[in-house]
Formats: sequence, structure tokens, C-alpha cells
Amino acid sequence: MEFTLFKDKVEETLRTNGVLAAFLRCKVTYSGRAEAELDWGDRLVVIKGDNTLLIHQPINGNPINYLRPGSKIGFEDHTLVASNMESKDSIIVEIDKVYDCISRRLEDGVKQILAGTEAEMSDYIRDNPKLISPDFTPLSREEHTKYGFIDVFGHDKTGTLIIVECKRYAASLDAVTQLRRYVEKMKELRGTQKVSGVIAAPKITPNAEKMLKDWGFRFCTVEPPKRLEKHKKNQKRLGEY
Amino acid sequence: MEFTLFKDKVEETLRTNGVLAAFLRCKVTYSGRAEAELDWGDRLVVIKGDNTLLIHQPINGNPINYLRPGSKIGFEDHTLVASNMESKDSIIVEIDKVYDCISRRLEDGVKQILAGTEAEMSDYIRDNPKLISPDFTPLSREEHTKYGFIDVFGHDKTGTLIIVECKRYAASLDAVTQLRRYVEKMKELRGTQKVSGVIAAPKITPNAEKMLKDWGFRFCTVEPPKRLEKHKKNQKRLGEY
DNA sequence: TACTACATCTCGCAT
DNA sequence: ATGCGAGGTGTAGTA
Repeated sequence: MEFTLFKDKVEETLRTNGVLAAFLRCKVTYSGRAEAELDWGDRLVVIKGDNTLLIHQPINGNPINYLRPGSKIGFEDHTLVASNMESKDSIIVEIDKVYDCISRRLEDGVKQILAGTEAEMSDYIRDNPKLISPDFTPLSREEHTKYGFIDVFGHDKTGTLIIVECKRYAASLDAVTQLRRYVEKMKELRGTQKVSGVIAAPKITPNAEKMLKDWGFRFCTVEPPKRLEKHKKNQKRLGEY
Repeated sequence: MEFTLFKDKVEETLRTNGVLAAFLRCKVTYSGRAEAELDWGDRLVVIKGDNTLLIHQPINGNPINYLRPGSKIGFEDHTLVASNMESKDSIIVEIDKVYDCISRRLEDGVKQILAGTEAEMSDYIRDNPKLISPDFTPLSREEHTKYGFIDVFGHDKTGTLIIVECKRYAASLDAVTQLRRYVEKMKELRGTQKVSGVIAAPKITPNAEKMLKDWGFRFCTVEPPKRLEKHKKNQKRLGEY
């Protein structure tokens, strides 16, 4: 494809807040939060309606280079120059060949509905407190305190405060240190030693479990709700096992 | 564009490990680690050479839906069905219209050269130990120990061990808890209390600073270096493997 | 393969 | 604006 035609398409896309996808042979230089250089090769370059810039290599899920929404995008001869004020970074795309290019205004204001998050997991625990212990009484969940964001908070029948940290996957060292921070802050705040910590997750890594025990915390096996509900059906549709 | 032509293009792309980008009006259902549904709208759908699937709305940098590399991708009537064994999730794209589509084999085996990472920051500190204290002697950096991954490790002239945790941006509570874990493990391992912790970062959040002081650690203002030129030279010196 | 920590993380929420 | 934590986080490196 002619470079001038490509340039026109890009400029029209920018004017109309459309979306453009192009296959280019190019060289990319990034500068900002870090510095990066990507030598000549074939890539998929995408400009989106909010002036997001994405540069994808032919493999891997993530863009090899990108600028956030709200970037300034323009040309300097055969070079695409883009920069973002807010994130203080910029990308230069030197263009050797334009293989192909499509551009269009896309109409889509739909938001995705998502289920099976950690928030739902803490809901689930609040509604099923026996998962933690027979006498666990939840008081709050998803609470932003000065001392941290506590997933589920409550007490048992002896009045011991209980802080529950949920993880959707294997709880790691990080999860345990996080819990510890909350427990210590709570002890400090309430002036009591009667605060106990619980990790609720489908599993826990060995190191994390050791650390958990060292600090007198407890692990509680809880499966996050709504996982893999439809996945198996879809696999069948593909005729695949 | 005719749906059958689109289908042919997708199948050819999959056969040849090419890259395909298409503008579709579609509805997307995700199932796996969570469950998600995205109602009808116009999107950019990308299939990459390693069978990565990306679905982009016209705005925002990240794909609204995706499957990791190595997915199985196929059709069932007017529906694109994709599933990934490894990550145990799947996507269904019901297709109403195909607006436009490009597909091509892209040649690109180039790796990006990146500078200004946390690893380089720890190099920088090792090479400029006075940034930490006048008598800091580094012994190792980026060391994987049983007790954690320590950015820079050394001692001062009194023999006190020093653990340095680097952050490229403002150090947060997480950074401090991480440091604390390393310091405590080191004390336990060496059977000494003479272990001191240092956060090296351009800045630190107020809460993190308070916690740092509570624990007798120290903050050290260090700007992350941007050393692309040096990195390039080093790569050359290494002779490119 | 599992575990750990970084990331040009991104994103949303609360202060 | 900043702080804080989740994320369908992804990715690299190591045991």
C-alpha cells in the first residue's frame, strides 16, 4: 500500500475517532518510564478511538509497545510520532513498508459484566460464615480502613476479632504479609491482642503456609464461586478434550 | 464482507500462523477463571500467529477479552469458538456482521531492548554504594534466597548486614512489608539482630514511611537510571546470542 | 511445573 | 491528585 494513502487513513482515523489496524514493517523506539528499542520487523499497529497506540508483534498476547489513551499522534515524514502528556512517554515508529490497513468508526458503548471476582468471594464468605469457623460472625466486608482494605471482618463467640483475607488462587507470601499488616494495625487500633487472621483461598503455597503458622494465623480452604461454569461446555463445542 | 470469506480468511490465518485483524459486530462470552459477558457491539478482533485471541473495544488500551497463546480456535456456524487448555478458559464470539478484515504472515523475530528496569536500578546501587551510606559494601544483588528475592545485599563497616529493596516508583506499604520479611528471615537465618533494612526509591508514600520508621528501617532517595545506551553497548559486547 | 516478584503493569475506588 | 489493592493480571527467572 502507498505510504501517502496510509498517512491519509491514519489522519482520517484520528479526525473521526475511528479505529485503525495496519500491518507495517517498522522500527520502534520508546522513551518515558523506561527506554526501549525494537529493531526492524513486521508488526500490527493499532490506533484506537481514544488515541491509544498499540504495537503488536506477530506472537504474544501483550503489545510490545503502547501508549495510553489520550496520546498525541502525528507524522514526521515516514515516521509516526506519538506522545502522551499524562504518562510522560513517547513512541517513534519508523515505517519501511505498509502492507495493509483497515480503518473504521466502531460503535460500542457496552460494558462487560464480570462474575467470579474476589469481591464476590468475600460476599460468599460473609453469606456462609461457617466456611471460616462454626462461630464466625461477619460484621463487614470490603472495608476500606486507614489500616488497609479488609476483605471480611468479624468476630467469634469469645469476642476475638477475625480478619479474613481472600485470594482467588493460591495464597502466596504476599497474601500472608498483607494479612499480618491488617492484624497488627487492628491490634494497635483496638488495643487488644485478641485479633486473629485467616487466609481464605482454594490453596496456599508451602512457604506462605509456613509463614502463616509462624505467626499464628489460619488457612481456610474456600473455592471461589462461579469458576469454570461454562468453560467445559465450550470445550465440548470445539470437540476437544 | 461476506461471512464465508471471513471464515476462509480466519482458517487460512490459523493454517499459516499469520496474523488477522477484523472489525466485527459481535457478542462475547468468556468463561474460565471468571465469567464475563459483553453484549452486542463493534470490536476489533485479532488472531495472532501463536493463536492468541484479542478482542478490543474502540477505546481503552487493554483488550476487553482475550485468550492466551496456544488457544484452539474454530467456528460453529456464525460463532467463533476458542478455548485454551492451559489457562482453562474459553471465549465465544457470536458474529453479526463482518465489516472488514486483513490477514498476513508477519516476519518478526526481534526482541526488544529495554532499559530503566528495577534490575538496572539494583545494578546502579551496587556500582554506587554511597547512595545507601558512606560505608555500605555490597556483596550481591538480585539474589534468590530461600528467604526471598533480595535486590541488593551487603554490610557496613560495623558488620551490620544491610538489605536494600529497590522500587522504581513511590515505595508503598507492600515494599515495606516485603523488606520486613527479608530482614526478619535474615535475622533468623544468621542468628543476629544486626540486620538493617533500606528502601531505595525516588519517593515513598506517607503510610509506608510511617511503617518504615516503626520498624527502624531507612529510606533512601534514589532515582532509577535510564541507561539505554550502555545497555546497547553491553548487548553488543555480549555478541548477541 | 510451581513459586516468586517485576511491570512502560492497568484499572477502579476512596480519601 | 494520590494512595491503595485487585487483576480473567502477564511475564521472566529460578528451583
